Amino acid sequence: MFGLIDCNSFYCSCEQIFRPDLRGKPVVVLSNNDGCIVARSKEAKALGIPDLEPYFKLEPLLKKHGVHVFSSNYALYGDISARVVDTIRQFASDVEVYSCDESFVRPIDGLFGNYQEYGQQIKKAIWKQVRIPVGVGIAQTKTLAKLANKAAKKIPKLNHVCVLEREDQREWLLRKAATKDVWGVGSRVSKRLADMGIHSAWDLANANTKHLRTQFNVTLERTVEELNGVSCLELDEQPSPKKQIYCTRSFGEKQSELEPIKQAVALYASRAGEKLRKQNCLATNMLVFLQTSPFGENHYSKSATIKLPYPTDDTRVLIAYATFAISQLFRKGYQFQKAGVGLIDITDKSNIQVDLFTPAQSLRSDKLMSLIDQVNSSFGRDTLFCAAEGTKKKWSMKQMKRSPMFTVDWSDLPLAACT
DNA sequence: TCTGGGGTCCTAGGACCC
DNA sequence: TCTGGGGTCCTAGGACCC
Repeated sequence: MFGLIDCNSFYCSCEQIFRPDLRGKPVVVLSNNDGCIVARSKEAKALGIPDLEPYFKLEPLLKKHGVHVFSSNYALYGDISARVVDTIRQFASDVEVYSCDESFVRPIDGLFGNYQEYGQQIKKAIWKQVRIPVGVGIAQTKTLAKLANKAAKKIPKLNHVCVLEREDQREWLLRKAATKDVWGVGSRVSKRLADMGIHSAWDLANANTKHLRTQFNVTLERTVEELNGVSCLELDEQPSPKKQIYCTRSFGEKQSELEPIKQAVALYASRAGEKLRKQNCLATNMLVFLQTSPFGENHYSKSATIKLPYPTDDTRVLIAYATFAISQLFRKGYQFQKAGVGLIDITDKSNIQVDLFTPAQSLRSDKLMSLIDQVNSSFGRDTLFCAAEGTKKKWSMKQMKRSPMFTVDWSDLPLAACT
């Protein structure tokens, strides 16, 4: 069996920990740059506020209903997420942290008599220890656990825990669910399925897999197997290293000069390098892109892939190549909105093929990079950084309504009033 | 006054080479 | 005179996830 623990409206729930007065009230959290709404509390959803809509379009509606709005505070959410995972580990030895608000577990059989009680205990513990509400889904496969989790949140009588053990329970839920509710089936595929007469998850589970395979791909075939209780996706405690690593951001304000864009791209390259070193890998190719807003007129978007001089994770090399590339992509007379750096063709550091005739990354580079990472992990990100990233950062993102970093920064520690 | 997220993986199609 | 295969690299864009 697999369990999936998923935090309810995670970013909103994080904000509510420190603002208990906002519990039961409509709350939304915005994406980077205060661009879109990316999290809505139950009450905000009930007001009909859509997901991933631009904030400025919905501002009047939000004001009208007195919705509380927060900019995203990823440092805080990351810390709360780690606390939730710590609690989950008290209930399972095998945990896959799937995203910041979701973890798969292999439930320990008979720990609380039955799975229903097991789920309830986890839910209670996370609320008690972290003050985050969660839903729990337990079933034979990950895909079914995902679906059960959705049901746990939607159907009140389930009390936030949904267990699919018996055949009739599985059929009941699959008949209720649409194909687009199934993990791995997006809007595009669900539309094509509908044209084939496949509407519910139950229809999908009973479809001809061979036919689906020719029309779609292996992934969908696996999904069908999983819906039928045949486990194809294992619990991945150590997710495999990324094959591509990206860092892309919209600028706080549109940029028309090269210099600030170069600084931003230097920062993105450096962030991508941090991620690369974390998974002990080197990159041989880099992708850099620059674009104006796709919504405006006269849209300009260009990317370039560059071969690095040798497989590397050295921030200085990454920055040098990324800033060179961005200078080539840059054109005068445009209002640029976004840029990004991607590291592609990633190989494990331990099995790099060395070339007799070209230089490889030096030991000195390795030492310097690990020193920088250590310092930044002890004293805070950006304690040491490359000057190319700039110090003024006029292009950095807009966050008008960010809450304090309560549990992450000493100076933001909440105060308890004594009366 | 203006405003529209970020990350990963995959594939189609064009250009070029032998 | 006309026609032809196969591989690699690059770019753009689709699809899905949170």
